[in-house]
Amino acid sequence: MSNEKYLDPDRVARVTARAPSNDTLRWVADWFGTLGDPTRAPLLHALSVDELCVGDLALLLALSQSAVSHQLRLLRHRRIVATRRVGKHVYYRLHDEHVASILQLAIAHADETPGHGAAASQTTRQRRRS
Amino acid sequence: MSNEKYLDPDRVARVTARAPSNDTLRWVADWFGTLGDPTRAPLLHALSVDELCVGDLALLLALSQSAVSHQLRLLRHRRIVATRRVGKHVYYRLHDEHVASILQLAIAHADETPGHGAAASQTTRQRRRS
DNA sequence: CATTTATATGCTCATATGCTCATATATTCA
DNA sequence: TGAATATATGAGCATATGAGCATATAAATG
Repeated sequence: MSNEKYLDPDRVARVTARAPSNDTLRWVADWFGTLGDPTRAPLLHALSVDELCVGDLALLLALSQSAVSHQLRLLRHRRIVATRRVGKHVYYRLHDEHVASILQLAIAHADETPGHGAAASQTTRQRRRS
Repeated sequence: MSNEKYLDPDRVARVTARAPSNDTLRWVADWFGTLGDPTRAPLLHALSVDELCVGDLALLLALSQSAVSHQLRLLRHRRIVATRRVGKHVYYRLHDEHVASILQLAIAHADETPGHGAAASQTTRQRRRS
């Protein structure tokens, strides 16, 4: 008897009414996905403090020059970072303050979230006293 | 650590001084990665408006029941959503307000960022005359 | 110019991840 | 209990993606 209708048409209607466009949601997903990488998150946090050149980034993050450069290209293409050339060096900085502020917010949330590696993720298993 | 010197030791020092723990950054990356998926972002936005059961989510997002359920399991394990059982149905809701507020921020950012399909989203409607 | 140093990039592989299919579990109802 | 409905889950497959290697470009320097 029930056609293919929703169980809670009212709720669904509210959700639909407030739904951003598909394009916007896709863009947001892509943007989060860009921040949500174990290599890029530290990299972006570093750049949120100060601009750095590629070599220093590689040393600081203990990554190969190639790996850093590849990630930076990604971030460049998504307009998340911007560059400034000084001689042989290229300084990278955040393109705007959005990333910095959202990172700040997320880190605050992390700090107030109990169990940073307990049940949060299956891949995060490293807890030690310091 | 031999003296592989940085080009800008001062900048690097500032960055290092303000760097969150590796655990925190890993957690943040993982968390962003969870939001940053073309399936999960719309799903989470929907739940940020109201709780919904699995079937309605599948219909609303035009996904298979299985796909939705798999994603919900992921979100459950990361404690991003919580559940409530009502008879045969299981209602999913956001576990806390963090996701909702960050999604809100990101959507605002998207709306003011030129260069994605700037189709007007419904959440932009408050932009009349200001 | 040739060389050295800093960065960028094409190719490739190994891995991760999301989806589908089939099936299992849970709950209601006859 | 057995059928029907809603959700969950395991396995397998197809695709996406990060990183290494080799090499290319760009700029300073001799």
